[in-house]
Amino acid sequence: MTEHQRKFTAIKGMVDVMPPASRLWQNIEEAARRVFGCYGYSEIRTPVTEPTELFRRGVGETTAIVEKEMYTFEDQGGDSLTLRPEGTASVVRAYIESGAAISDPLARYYYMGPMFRRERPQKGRQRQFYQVGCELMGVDSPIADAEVMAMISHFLADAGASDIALEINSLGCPDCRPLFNKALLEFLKKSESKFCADCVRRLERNPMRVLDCKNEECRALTRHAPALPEYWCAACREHFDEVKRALSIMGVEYRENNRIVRGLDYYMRTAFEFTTTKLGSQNAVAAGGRYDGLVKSLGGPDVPGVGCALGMERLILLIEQKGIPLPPLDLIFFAVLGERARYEVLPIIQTLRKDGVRVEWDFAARSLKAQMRRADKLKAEQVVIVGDDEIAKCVAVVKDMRSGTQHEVRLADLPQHFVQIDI
RNA sequence: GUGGCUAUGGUGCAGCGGCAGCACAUCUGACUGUGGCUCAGAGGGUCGUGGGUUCGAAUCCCACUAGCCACCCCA
Repeated sequence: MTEHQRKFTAIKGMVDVMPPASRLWQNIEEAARRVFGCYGYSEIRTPVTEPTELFRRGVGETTAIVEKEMYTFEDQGGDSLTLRPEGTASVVRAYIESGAAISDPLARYYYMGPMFRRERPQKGRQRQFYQVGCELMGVDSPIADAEVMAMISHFLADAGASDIALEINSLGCPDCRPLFNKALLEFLKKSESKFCADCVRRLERNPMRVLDCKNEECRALTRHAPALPEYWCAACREHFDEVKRALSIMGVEYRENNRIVRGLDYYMRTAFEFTTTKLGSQNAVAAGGRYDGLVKSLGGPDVPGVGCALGMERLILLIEQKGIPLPPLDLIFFAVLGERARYEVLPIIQTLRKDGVRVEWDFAARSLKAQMRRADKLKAEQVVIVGDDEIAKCVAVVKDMRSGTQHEVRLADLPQHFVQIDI
């Protein structure tokens, strides 16, 4: 195959959302806007690229994302830019840059859009993937953490997802987490040689990850590892208790899982995951937590924050698995016969569309049979048939596709006829 | 980055040394302007790419590429 006739394909791990799936996406986006709006959130739209340094500092130098998954490039001016691998760093940057962090620190933002991570693609994991996320800034109350979880849970239910469980944990704070890490590391070192190769590596990098290993032997070895809750400081313990209390009061079901870990450095205290068993190995549909030090570390005032991000593709997979068909759209199909009729009908179609009626027709002057077949395939509710006979009488034949009955309507009355029916 | 599986019309698959098929989809038609069901017909593939074995390769062998799934990581 020559370069000239080469067939282009989407870049590995980047996929097209084609109709009719795109409608499901629209519905979910709409649900997100509606639900988040009810909780006082406003949309924020940030650029998809940021200075590389923002993510290095925001996400964490030693995270897998920053170490080997970012799409980083130098632009023509010699600046190092990166396609955003997650949303929080950008939102926090904008929050600081706009001055909101100082003038209006209590802020609720939601966002949706593509994120980029260069991983090996598999089910529920792509290189360009779509996240819906929310950030609640300026509140350290544990009720805020619970409210975020309640909102996500509400949204997931509204979007039609089921079989999702909420798991929560507290990662401690800069005061108490180091103590736990130290104790854990000491414990793990004792049997270092018995762990799997991955865990030996984790042991150095992020000891808490070892607790997360799926390997049975590793799990057995860590069964009596130091427990995170034993190391929480009084403030962290109290905060977490309040989160749980608020969740219960709001009627949000959860399960405490002290082995939940976060892959991004900025999380502290509350960490949570909405997980499912229906997506293969990619079990997290949404995840988030509290990141009180982040705003300050990105150059802003010392303002706390909580947030959550949700994987659109995973949510869609979950909803698609349930196989709920989308209801057909209200559609009117014009079947037109003959050149004269085509031009007579054109302004009528235009008027209807301007009135908000969904109208389809066949550009090619095909047989009535072919046009009817097309109308049926598109699941048109009604078909308007206009040929020379009708033009002569200044009428159209309106056929109801469900009942199969049809009657004549004057051409001049068509706009009114359909607008009344549809709206 | 590592492993396993796969690659044949638009889609889903069969064929596993001897003329490239089926289903769905598409298009046309079934007493001339009426869909779904049925029936008849048509178009559409150098069998992922390159090499090798063979009289002969979609089929066997090798390499490459791509996709999927899993590890890893995460949403």
